[in-house]
Amino acid sequence: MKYERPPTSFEEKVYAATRRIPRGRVSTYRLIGKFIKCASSQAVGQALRRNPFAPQVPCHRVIASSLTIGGFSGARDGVEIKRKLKLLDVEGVQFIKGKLADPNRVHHF
DNA sequence: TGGTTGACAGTCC
DNA sequence: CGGACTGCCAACC
Repeated sequence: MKYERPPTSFEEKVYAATRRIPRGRVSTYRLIGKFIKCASSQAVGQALRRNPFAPQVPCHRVIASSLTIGGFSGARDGVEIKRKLKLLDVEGVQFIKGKLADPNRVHHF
């Protein structure tokens, strides 16, 4: 269990950007990073990894730039990945063979 | 203060 | 298409 800490200003930016993703669409770590002027999408991922606010921050709508689900190393059995695919499917976002079916669904800030 | 880690990304082969 | 390599930035120890 990680130590909980107050969100840093950087993390707040990430969460704010993630919250802007409309329902039924997805975004990438890269776009979020670009939106908050951060060249490291990895840092963005780390911020989302903490995700102190559960569904308030739709982290399941954030995918890799290659339009794949991404690493998600937090999912040892891939359960988390499946959950996100399910959530996205409910929102109308479909994946085929692990890739985003319709690239047009990517939300641009 | 300094080195390692990580929900990533672009390039090269 | 995919694996290896490098760059990137913030959090962690």
